[in-house]
Amino acid sequence: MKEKELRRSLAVLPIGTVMKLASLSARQIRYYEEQGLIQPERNAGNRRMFSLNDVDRLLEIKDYLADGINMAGIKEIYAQQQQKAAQQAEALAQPLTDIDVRRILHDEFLNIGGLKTKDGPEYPTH
Amino acid sequence: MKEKELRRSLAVLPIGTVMKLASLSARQIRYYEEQGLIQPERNAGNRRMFSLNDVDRLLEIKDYLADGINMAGIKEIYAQQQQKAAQQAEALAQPLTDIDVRRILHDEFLNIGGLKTKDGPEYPTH
DNA sequence: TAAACAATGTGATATTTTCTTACATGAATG
DNA sequence: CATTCATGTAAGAAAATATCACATTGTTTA
Repeated sequence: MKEKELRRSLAVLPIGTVMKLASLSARQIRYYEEQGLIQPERNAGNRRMFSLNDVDRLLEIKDYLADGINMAGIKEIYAQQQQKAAQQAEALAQPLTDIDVRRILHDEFLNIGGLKTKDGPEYPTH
Repeated sequence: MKEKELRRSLAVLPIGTVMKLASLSARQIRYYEEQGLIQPERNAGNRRMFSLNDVDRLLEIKDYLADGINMAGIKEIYAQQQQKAAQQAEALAQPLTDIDVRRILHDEFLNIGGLKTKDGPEYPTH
């Protein structure tokens, strides 16, 4: 459902609303933004505008903090999530060609013998 | 789905957001409220706060106006809709008892012969 | 046709909300 | 014990919104 995701990512909420929805102070919300955990948009007057997804993430952050995880930990969690998502996106965007598959299989066989060099093979692979 | 309806009726949007979402001026939105077509909530500082349902209704109003229907007409439309909804709510709240059903059936049979009096039967129906 | 009405624009002024920046603070941590 | 982390708080500026009044432009109506 693409339209739903679009609606959830629409930046339509001012910080006052988000404070109530997430039960967080403005200071906390701005601090989490400063730490890169959320990226609310800005309107023409420089006011932060949040989406429902932002609210969800803030609630998540709150849970993590309640569980004793600190900013660094939460950052790492989101960094890994993003990395995984990026990999999946890449896989979807550029499915392997036959040539890729053949080269990968070739390299796998080479690696079996523990012969792999740090900079990659010094010989032509095909 | 009860939760969805709840979310759509949450008053979380300031008028500036609603102006963009519905492509209406603040003057228009306030005027439609003055006419009783919408009833946005107010926050602690007297600012109007709108729900997604409010936005939907504003878009509807816009369509009606574009179709040449004036305020009075739109008011009437919503009055009738509300009346119908009230009836349905009442019907749901007080489902028919067996006795109701028997009386209704009884009356139906009476009506078949075209014998029904204007003020209803003058005789006991059960 | 003049007057009235309907729907909206515009301007003034007050209040509320949000912004940034800076400093304060208690708890955890090395 | 000195730092760092996460948050509170205060000040001053800028933006958003409120109400109220008057203006404008079509459309009815007497």
